[in-house]
Amino acid sequence: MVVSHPLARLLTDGVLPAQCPSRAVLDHVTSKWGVLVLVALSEGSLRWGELRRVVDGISEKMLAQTLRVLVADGFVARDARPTIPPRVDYALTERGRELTARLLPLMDWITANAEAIVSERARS
Amino acid sequence: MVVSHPLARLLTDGVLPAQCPSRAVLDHVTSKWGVLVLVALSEGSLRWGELRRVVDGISEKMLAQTLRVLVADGFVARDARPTIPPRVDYALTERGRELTARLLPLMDWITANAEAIVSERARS
DNA sequence: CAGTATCCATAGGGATACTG
DNA sequence: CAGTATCCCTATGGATACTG
Repeated sequence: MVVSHPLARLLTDGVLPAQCPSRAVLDHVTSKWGVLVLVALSEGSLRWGELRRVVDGISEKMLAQTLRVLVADGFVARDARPTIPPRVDYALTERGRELTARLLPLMDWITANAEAIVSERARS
Repeated sequence: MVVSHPLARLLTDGVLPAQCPSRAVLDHVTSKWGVLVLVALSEGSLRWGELRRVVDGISEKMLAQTLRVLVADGFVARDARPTIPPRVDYALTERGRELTARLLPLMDWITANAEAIVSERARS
């Protein structure tokens, strides 16, 4: 059986060997806050304070940490204006848009089905 | 401006309010091992021992815990045959296949781009 | 084979206070 | 406004040993 799918080798090689780069990137993208920040930025750039409010429940520490990783991975661009008071905008890069294009369908499905999943879960 | 996207309300309402069910399901799906187990099962059912080998680096404890959550959420079906030695198969449910259909494009993109992302990261 | 039980370490992450 | 710095706690998760 020949499978053309890029992940077809998973059954023989294992799912993303622990040391390969994909694991690191995957961990960043699927980190607790990474997904939410990416989704938040998917409709346009946001300032630090806006991100804090939009991503409900995130602490300053986690926002800073998450943004640093996403910027380092090239998903998010940081635009700091040296004004007083300071103004910093965060926006998706082209790479970030490619990523969220694949992330949003997943998020849509989850939000659409979460209620059914959770209520059904309570029954069991 | 009218946005038809299901997530369009994010900017006004925040990204998935902390207490909503979506957050819980999202955490399960994007948990460190959840994604990898789902991807591993995306090409067919696997036994416990096969999963352990295929999902590189997972401990027995985490495999058990991850499977319990995925089964409870209805993404994975557990089929235990009362034979000696015991044989237990895990497979995606219909809901699980709906989910992985959205997960695989994301994983493909990540595996395809991870190397570039990580090497570029080292430069900075 | 397919798990459970137990112990233990560490890092994820919250709260608060402070700064350019 | 946009962050650091610090303290501190608990949940995540690894290693090992055991069981039906």
